[in-house]
Amino acid sequence: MLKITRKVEYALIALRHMQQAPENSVSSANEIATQYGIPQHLLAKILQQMTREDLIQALKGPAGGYRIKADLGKISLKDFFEKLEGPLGLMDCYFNTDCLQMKSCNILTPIQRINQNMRDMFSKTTLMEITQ
Amino acid sequence: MLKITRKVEYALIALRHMQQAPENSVSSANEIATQYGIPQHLLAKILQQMTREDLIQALKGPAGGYRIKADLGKISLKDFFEKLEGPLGLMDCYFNTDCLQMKSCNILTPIQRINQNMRDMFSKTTLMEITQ
DNA sequence: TTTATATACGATTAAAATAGTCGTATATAC
DNA sequence: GTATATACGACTATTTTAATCGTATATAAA
Repeated sequence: MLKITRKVEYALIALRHMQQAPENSVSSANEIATQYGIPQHLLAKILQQMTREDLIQALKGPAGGYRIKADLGKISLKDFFEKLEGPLGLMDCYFNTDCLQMKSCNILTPIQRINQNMRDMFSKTTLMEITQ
Repeated sequence: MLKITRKVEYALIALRHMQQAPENSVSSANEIATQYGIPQHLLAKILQQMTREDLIQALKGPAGGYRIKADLGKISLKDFFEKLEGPLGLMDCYFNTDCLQMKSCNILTPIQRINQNMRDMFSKTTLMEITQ
């Protein structure tokens, strides 16, 4: 419970790698996967997703690869997580969907309080702070 | 990602229920399970675990059940989670185990920073604050 | 214009974590 | 004794996450 996924972890590793790469250079999926021991095909899909989300930019063809496109200092961890994994569950109540039937649930508010704390924390932290 | 488990959720519901029950009364697994629509056998196992962890106290036999034993104001959310689910992963790095080989990993420190933030938050919040 | 190398992406399979069930033993109030 | 409750290990099902496979497309360079 309460763990980030490998997907997010791989994405962070890749971002940090690109951030440390020389200005105007690109890093290929293969290069990153090899260096950190990440399954190449899996990393490729993650990089493609980050490209669709405009976090990074792709250059096709030989000598192609990826480079950072977005301003990581302006993207919160919360936004980043949601770009990769969809709406953040954090501690969302399992009963949310059929909550009309579950009117007897007694922990909704307390859980929402924790939720809010975590959301705040991830909203305040920028991607830059994590990858730099 | 970053969700609490049903196990923890059921445990919180049960704790809150017992906390609101009349002084010196006990609540049976069946009673709680029925009221909140929780699978009875599953809840029973969770209550048994909380009993082993001295969070609650069990009374066997007819008219038996559970009542709160620990001072919930003195137990942090972190301790509670760890009692139920073992050492908190939070955002522990997947590579921790074979990190000697992974000396090239580039996000260990950043992730540990988030880790620490979450750990702090869960250490500062008491169970009482959640269930009351 | 062919070839090698890179991204793009849907489909599928594998593995792991979580959730739930079943059966049986034991304690105890009545 | 019997009904009702907890105790607990073994098992199965479901869901989520991780990884793989196959194929298409773009493009730089020989």
